[in-house]
Amino acid sequence: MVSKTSICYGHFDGIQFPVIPKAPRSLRTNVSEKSSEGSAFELLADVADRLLQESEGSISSVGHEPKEQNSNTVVKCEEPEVKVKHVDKGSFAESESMPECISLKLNLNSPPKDLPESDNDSGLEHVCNVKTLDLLGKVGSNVNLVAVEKESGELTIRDSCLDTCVPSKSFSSSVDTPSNGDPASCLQDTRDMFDNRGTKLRAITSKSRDKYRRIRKMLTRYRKVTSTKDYELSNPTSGRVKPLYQNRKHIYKRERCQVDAASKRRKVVHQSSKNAYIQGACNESIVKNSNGDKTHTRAAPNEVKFSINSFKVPELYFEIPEIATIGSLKRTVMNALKDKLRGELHVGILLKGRKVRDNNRTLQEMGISHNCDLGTMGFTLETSLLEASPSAIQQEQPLSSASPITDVGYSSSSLYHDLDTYLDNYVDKNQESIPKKTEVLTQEKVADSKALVPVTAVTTKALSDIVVNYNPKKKCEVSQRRIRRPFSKSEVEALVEAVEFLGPGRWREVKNRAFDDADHRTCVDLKDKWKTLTHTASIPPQQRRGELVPQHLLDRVQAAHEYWSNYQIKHDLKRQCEPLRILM
DNA sequence: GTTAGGG
DNA sequence: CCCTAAC
Repeated sequence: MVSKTSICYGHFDGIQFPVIPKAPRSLRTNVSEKSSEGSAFELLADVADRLLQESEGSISSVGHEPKEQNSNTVVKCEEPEVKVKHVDKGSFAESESMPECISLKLNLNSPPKDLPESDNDSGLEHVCNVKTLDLLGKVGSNVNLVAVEKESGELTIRDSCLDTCVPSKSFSSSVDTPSNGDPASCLQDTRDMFDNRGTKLRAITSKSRDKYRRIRKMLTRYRKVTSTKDYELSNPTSGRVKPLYQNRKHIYKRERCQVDAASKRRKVVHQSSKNAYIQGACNESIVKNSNGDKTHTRAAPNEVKFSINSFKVPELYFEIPEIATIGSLKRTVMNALKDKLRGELHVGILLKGRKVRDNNRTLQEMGISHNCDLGTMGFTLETSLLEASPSAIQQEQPLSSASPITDVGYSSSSLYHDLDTYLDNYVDKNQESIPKKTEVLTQEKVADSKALVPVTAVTTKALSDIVVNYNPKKKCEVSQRRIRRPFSKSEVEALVEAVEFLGPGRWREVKNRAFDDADHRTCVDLKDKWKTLTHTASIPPQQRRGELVPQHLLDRVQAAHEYWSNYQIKHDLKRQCEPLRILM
């Protein structure tokens, strides 16, 4: 909100502060483009569903996973089609024998122009929305959770993550590796775990949500990383869990790379990281065969091959007692995933960091050809889950968030933002939908960082070992560059007025005075804007670019700049003279 | 946490 | 708008 007070300071005349509309929150915090982040979870959730169902009827198969299965399952969903291939990842490093797994491969065989159209630009989604069950019906249901430690706060689905097990007998491994080594007891443990009414579910409250927002906002500026534990969803059958990125930096870089590959200021981007997202381009695409080897397949001319190795899913945060078994932990994660998100899978297409919304454009038109570099392409998984919770979204719809829920193209930043939004909504709306046995932490607790509050009387340390971090800090860490929001004339005017009154350098006060309600304008933003304003004011109008700032405002900028510069000089002189006067 | 300044 | 050093 802009102050409406008139001022009279120095040689500046009284200025009526303009009233600017309540500014939308930053994309990082509250810009509410709905839809989106549920899909990966949804997929997993339904997988989990079936997993659980099967578990009820196949206890006897525990511990009898097939070790070798090489059949391929192909799931087609019109165009683009999603192919599911079995991939043998070798032998699992731990004492588990893993059946065959399946990897997801997206194969775009025809241009999107053939896709059905819709008013809301969601033609692609109609074909891309792989209903989880559709997929599962063909893929099978076995998904396993494998904890993988790495430095990044992300829960990722990579390679094996999207792998699902061949339909059939091998449910067993989903409850594999109990702490005592006995699969049967593990299963029992798991059930005990989920039957244990004593384990509290702490629903996230709206109150905590607010707190979380504040914290999140605060943390957006601090993207430092801490080592965390991530959980990789992998096929129980996949032999060796493909190593995740060893440190957070890689993840971070990869994220940034995926979202804004075209940005020159993305200084360090590991090519390998890039490839982790999309492998293969040109006429040759790298496809993993059933032996885990990479084979190069020849694509038909004018055919673009995509091989999606991984999708990122939102982070989870929960606690379980240290007495819980590994198997129950896995189940807990799976259930958390399951309950977390519902809805259809939407696929977003990113091209050079920008989401591609127009489903009617051809790949060719978009510059996607068989001989181009697909390294700047990315895919995102989204859901329409957020539609269910309009109330928490309604507020502060920014000018820039006009994209419909059904957008197919979607930037990762939006995705992550939506995760935030979703979680906010989730806090309010879905208190009942979380598995009762899982301690889903409130945002407040999340904010407590690593200091986890034990659900039961167990040590924090032990808990910290099994907590999947759902740390907003890390979400921010992967959050992308904020969307550009040019200052409006009224904002510029408010800034000028405030600086005229307060002087440059007191940006916190400027912020409080003129942009208190504009959460997306930080003191640094104001400082930066002032910098550009003074620069703009100092150059001839012909050299000015972008949205033109009214000359009268620039005049005021210049005047204020000069005034405060002189003021500074005078003060400095005064200060220099001060000791002299004392001495005299 | 805020500010300044380079990128 | 980002990043970071300095305070």
